[in-house]
Amino acid sequence: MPELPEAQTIASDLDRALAGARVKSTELLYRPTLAGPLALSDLDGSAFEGASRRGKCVILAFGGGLRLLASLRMTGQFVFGHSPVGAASPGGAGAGGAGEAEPRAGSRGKRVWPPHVRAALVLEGFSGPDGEDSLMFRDIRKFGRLFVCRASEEEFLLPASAKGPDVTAIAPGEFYRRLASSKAPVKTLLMDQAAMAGLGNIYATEILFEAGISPFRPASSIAREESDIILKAAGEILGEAVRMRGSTISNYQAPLGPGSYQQRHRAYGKAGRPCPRCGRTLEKVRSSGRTTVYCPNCQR
DNA sequence: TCAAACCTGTAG
DNA sequence: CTACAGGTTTGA
Repeated sequence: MPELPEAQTIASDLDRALAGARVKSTELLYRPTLAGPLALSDLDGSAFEGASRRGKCVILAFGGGLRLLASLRMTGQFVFGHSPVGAASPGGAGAGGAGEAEPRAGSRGKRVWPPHVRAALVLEGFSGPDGEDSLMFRDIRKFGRLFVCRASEEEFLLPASAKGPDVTAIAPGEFYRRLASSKAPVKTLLMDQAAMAGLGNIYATEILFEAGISPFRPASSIAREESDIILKAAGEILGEAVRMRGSTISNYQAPLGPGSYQQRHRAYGKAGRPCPRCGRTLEKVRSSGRTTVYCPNCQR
């Protein structure tokens, strides 16, 4: 579940690895993945100019003022791969499914994209760590969305995951004002991408644990002093997570390797285990589809 | 402000 | 087989 540190890692990896690359052709294997105003093939022939991040959104810049915005949602990921060669498999969309095994030498030359690949950019002027020629967008649950647009349209098209100011760039006073103006639970506000972009369940859970603040407190009940503590925890946790290339859980993967911040998780995924601060059992509460883990003793 | 829908792999 | 994971959109 890519959040800010994972999106940052992906953007940095792509920025470095794709320098000098140009799009030779594109493939869209699952139509709903593409949501923007332009076609994926509008990137054909464009030179890669850089990758960046806003909130949880990864942004690739191409020549001619073209942009590829990626909202990774739950399972979206960019990985390098080999474009299929030889006989193209017919059909493609529709029934789709029946994903065959990874193409391998000696499989009678009929290669296909690996399973769960929804879109791909075949590149020239690029060779991956293993000689790959393509950037694949793989997305098991099909929640992810790609937007191709002009740079001038970017602001309007940015997915919700990048609407608010970056949580790492928000000033303490502004952070406090945003909390003070909402009666929603503080954890809900931390994950509200319109209020501040970048946090999902994992890091919001960790930040509130570190700050010693109950996730259920109404945001408007947070004092200025507590607000500062939360923001400081956010800075420290996100900074360290970026240094460690994000958290590798479930099937998250960055183009140039996994992250290791999951080793630092103190609350997320630890329900039923003793609180690392006070030893009391961490509790799990589920509300409207979201699970939160917290220590009822030291988070007030 | 809240629930359902979108998805599929994994764990029970 | 059912429950669960969960960011975001959409509709009540």
